[in-house]
Amino acid sequence: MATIYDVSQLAGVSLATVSRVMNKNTNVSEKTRQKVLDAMDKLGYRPNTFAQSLASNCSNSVGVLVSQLDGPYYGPMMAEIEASLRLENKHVIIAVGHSDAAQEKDSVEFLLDRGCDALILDVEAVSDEYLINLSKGPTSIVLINRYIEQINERCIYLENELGGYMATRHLISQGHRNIAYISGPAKKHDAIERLVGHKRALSEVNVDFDPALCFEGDYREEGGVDGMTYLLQQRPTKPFTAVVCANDQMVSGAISVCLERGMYIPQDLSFVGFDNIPFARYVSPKLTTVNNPIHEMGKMAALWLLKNLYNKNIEVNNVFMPELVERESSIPV
Amino acid sequence: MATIYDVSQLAGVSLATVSRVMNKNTNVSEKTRQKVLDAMDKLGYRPNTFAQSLASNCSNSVGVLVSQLDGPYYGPMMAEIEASLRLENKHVIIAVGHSDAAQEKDSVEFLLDRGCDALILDVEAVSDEYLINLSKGPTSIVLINRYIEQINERCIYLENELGGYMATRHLISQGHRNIAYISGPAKKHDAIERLVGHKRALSEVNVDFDPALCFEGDYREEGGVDGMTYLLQQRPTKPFTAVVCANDQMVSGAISVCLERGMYIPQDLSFVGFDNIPFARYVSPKLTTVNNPIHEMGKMAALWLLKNLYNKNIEVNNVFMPELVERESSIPV
DNA sequence: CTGTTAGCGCGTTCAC
DNA sequence: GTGAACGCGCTAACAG
Repeated sequence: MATIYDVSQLAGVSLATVSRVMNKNTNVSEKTRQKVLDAMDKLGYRPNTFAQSLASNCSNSVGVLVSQLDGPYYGPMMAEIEASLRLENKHVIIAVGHSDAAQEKDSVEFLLDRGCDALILDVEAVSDEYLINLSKGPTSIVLINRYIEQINERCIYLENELGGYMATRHLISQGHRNIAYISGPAKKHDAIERLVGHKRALSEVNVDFDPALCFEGDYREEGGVDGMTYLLQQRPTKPFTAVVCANDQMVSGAISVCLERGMYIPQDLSFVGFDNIPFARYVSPKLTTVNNPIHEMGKMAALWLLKNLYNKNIEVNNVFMPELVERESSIPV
Repeated sequence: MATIYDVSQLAGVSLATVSRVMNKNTNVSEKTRQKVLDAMDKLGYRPNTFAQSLASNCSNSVGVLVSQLDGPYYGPMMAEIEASLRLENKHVIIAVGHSDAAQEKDSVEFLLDRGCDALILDVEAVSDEYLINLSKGPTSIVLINRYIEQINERCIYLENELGGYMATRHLISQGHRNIAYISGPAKKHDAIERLVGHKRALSEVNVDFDPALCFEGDYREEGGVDGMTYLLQQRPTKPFTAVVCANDQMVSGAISVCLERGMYIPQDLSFVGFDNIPFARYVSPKLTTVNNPIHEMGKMAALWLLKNLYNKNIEVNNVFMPELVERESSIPV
């Protein structure tokens, strides 16, 4: 492997000059710049990134910490992050937190040790205080999917409360009043917010929130199955006509339970989901759901870093709006 | 940030000794080892990975190149790779190839430049020759989802041909003889192999493969939609009773077309998919499909590296077998 | 505009 | 068992 030294020899210049042309430093005459460039590709020279990082204290890498890698949620986000960063020759190191405080902290340490220039975090178990503290450290961080007032400019998030409101509001506009709810894990911020939105929509039409009609799921298909099984037990005494699930995967699980029992969807029961994952429009019935622009949020996190860390000139906005996508899983009572 | 020098000062030993205890070198007396350890955590010392990499020429990182990050396929794979490697304190750098030769090569270069100790590649556009050549280089590679004879010990793959055979064979055992096929992209190796398996099953019962009953999809829901739309046009003259799709996503798209036209599934048409993605068991009807242990293959790739590169003592096997998962989307004629 | 010279933090011979 | 010294490949003043 050729080194910068070899290049300097072949080009007949000093190490520093070679370094200058690599780093697009303007103070190099076009003539010597060409000599160096020629020498470089004659030698097939590739800079050693470790040496660069060691000397410059900049790794051109960003760590991305997500809760999980499987499921339909994080893939699109990661894809956009990778693509945006890659364009600027930054690379991404991934780590998984599993929604567990210890593992999340451990992953942060791990990424920090790896010398990441910055961290993109989608964490839920760790405390606000921890993150605020972390943000005061030398490595800048961006939060996806979480809002913390003290560091709000570092937060890229969806108005989950509004989304939850829209889901239930839609059912209400269709005449539903007895609406069950399968929520996400109570420890997840977005799950809490979506539920709050649901309650707000209910209270707007003076319907009391009934805890017996609310089940805490896990954001997975199984959670939908469990939730629906539970709700169906309640139904004889609490005849709800619609169910909103805090994400599409749970809708899918919930509907599968209904179909197995011979119910017709949406005739017997209306459903509204959340996230608008790709499957939502191919499943039967096609899911009415709330769109979550997760890929855009991933991209925005990457752009935020490019702007604030690598000084690119880019427009950034932090907050994203949910949108109702009306399809076939919900109908008027 | 404390350096190795600070530790050596506090412990009253030399730099070399500190380095020795870090690298578990045995030639250190227990007494001085303790002094060093104490000094380390007193200072909150963390080794600088760049300096380590530069000096040792080993980065403890592996590059993972996949075709795409979204969709239900690569998430589980990435998850297992990350988990297995992380346990050994290796980190993973991801890159995306988009099934395009230029981008795949570019990504390989990118990862190589990043000083990865090894590469895990799930590539399809790049030629066998390129990969064989790459395997001769200083950085070792593992291939997921692809078999190349000359470097077979580096290949972790599924018996796709057998899987394709099993899918169609299942339908045949149910009495179907006129079976349509929606394949994956012709440029993808696994798509080709699955189709070959399909043809083998057909020929076993002396049924001629009818090109008019075969559609090249894209492995996405849209491909299933397009494929089914096409096939339905053929049906008046070619009355097939079953469809096998080269993956579950396309089944989902295909079924949605049928349902929209008022057909009943599986009564009017049987379906068999491939991959057994999580959704397959929650969709209606529940998908009969061929299980693809993609997460195990991811894990195996990571273990292979641990064994062959980092000298861990691990059992490894390269080839995985598909398994038919019978559910509800296919019934006897 | 270009060259010289220190480091960056750590691994690794060598002596002792 | 331990320490001194050099080198990994590159960046960043500083000097000219």
